[in-house]
Amino acid sequence: MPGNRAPLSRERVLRAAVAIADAGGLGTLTMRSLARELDVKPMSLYHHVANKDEILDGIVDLVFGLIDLPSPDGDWRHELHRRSTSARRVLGRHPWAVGLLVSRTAPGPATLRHHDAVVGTLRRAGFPVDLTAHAFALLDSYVYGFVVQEAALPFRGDDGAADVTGRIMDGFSPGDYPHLVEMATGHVLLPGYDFGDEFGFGLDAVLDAIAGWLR
Amino acid sequence: MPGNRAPLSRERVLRAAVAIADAGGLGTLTMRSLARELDVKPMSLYHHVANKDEILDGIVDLVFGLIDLPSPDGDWRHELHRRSTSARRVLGRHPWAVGLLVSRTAPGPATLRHHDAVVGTLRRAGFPVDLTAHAFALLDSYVYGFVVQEAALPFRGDDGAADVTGRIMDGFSPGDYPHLVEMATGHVLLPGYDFGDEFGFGLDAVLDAIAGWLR
DNA sequence: ACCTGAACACCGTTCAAGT
DNA sequence: ACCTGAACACCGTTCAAGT
Repeated sequence: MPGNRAPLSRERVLRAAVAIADAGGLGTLTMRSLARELDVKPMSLYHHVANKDEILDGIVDLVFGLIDLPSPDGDWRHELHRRSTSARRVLGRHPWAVGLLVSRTAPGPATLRHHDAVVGTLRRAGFPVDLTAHAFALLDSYVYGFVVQEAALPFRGDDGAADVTGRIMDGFSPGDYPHLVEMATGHVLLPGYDFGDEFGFGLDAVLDAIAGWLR
Repeated sequence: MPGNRAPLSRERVLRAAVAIADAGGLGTLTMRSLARELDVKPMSLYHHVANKDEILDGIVDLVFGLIDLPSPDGDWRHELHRRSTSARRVLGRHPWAVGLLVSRTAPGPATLRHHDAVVGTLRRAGFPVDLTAHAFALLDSYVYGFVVQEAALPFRGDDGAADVTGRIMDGFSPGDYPHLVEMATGHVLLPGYDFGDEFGFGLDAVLDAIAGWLR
C-alpha cells in the first residue's frame, strides 16, 4: 500500500476507515484493523480521534460531504433531483452509512451543511416553512429508504436475485409467498430489470407531490 | 426477572435479544449480555441458535412479524395506510432493526410474508406487475427512510431538539446553517410541533401518487 | 438432550514509557 | 508532539466434559 506512511491525521484515519467499511462491512472496521491498514499501532489512532465512536460519527459525516449540494439559485426541482440522485449513488456506495444513521444523534458539519442547503433551496423556491418541513421529511425519507431497500433486498446483481428467489421458492413450503414468486419470476428476474431503476420513478413522484404543494 | 428460568428456546433467546437491543442499543447486545439476561451461561445459547448472526437475522424477522399485515380483500389504499402506519410505529420502537436491514440479505419468513401481503394487496387492487414494483419501492422506501430520519434527526422529544439546536447554533461559527436555524427556531421548536406528525402527511402524498398510476 | 468450564483469538481503551 | 508496549476487561466461538 503506497503512501500509507504519510504522517497520520484525522483525515487519513477517517478515509482509511471508510475504505475498510466499504471493503468488508462495518463489522471488519476495528481500531486494530484500521491501525494495520495505516501501518501503525492501534494506540496511535487515539492521538487523532477520541475513540471509535468519534470515528463512526466522522465517517458518516465524510460520506455526507461527498453528496452534491443543491444550488439554492437554480430551479429547485432540478437542483433537488440532482442532489437526490447524487445522495442515492453516494449512500448506495457506502450503505453502512445509512445503517449508522439510526444510532447516532450527532450530525457533523458536512451533514448539517447538506441539510441546510436542501432546506435553503426549498425556502428560496417559495415554500413556507411548514411545507418545507413536509418536503424535507418526504424527500429525504424516500432517499434514505431507497438506499436501505437497495442494500437489503437481494434484487440486485444478476446472481443475488436468483439466489434469493431460489431460497424463497424452495427453502419454504411451496405456495408460500405466491405474490413474491410472481413478482420475481414475472418481472424482477427478467433480463432488463434493475431495481435501481425504480429510484428515478419514485423520485419524480415525490417531486411531483412536493411541486403540487407550491400552487 | 420472573419466569426467566423457563426452558431456553430459540423464541426466548430472540425475545430477550430484542429487549436488550431496545434497552441499550445493538452495541449492548452480546452473547454474554444475552446469556446473563436469560440467567444462563453464554455457551447454552449455541444450542438454540447457530451464532450471533442468526440472532441478528432472527430479531429483524421477529420485528417484521409485529407489523400489521394488509388484508388483500380490503380497500387497497386503506389497507396499505394501516400497515404503513403500523410499520412506522413498530420499526420506530425498534430502530436498530432498520439499521440492521442494510447489512443482511437473508429475509426471514415473517419478512417474506409481510412483503408478500403488500405485493398481493397491490396486485389484487389491479396494479399490473410493473406498477406494483414501482409502488412497492416507493412506499417502503418512504416508510424505512422515515424511521431512519426519526431516529437520526434530533428533532424528537422536547429536550433533544433544543439540545441539537443549541449545538447547531453555538457549536459552530454563527451564521452557518442559517436555514436550519430558521427551521428550528421558527417551526420545529415551537410548542405544538412533532416530527412524527410529518409521517401521515408524506404517506398520503405517496399513496396519492400511487393511486394516480392506477387510472 | 441440554447445559457448562476452560480456553483461544480477538475487541476497545488506559497508562506509563519511549523518541 | 507523536508514537508505542504492556495490560485490563471485554468479545464470539470451539471443544471436551458433565447431567
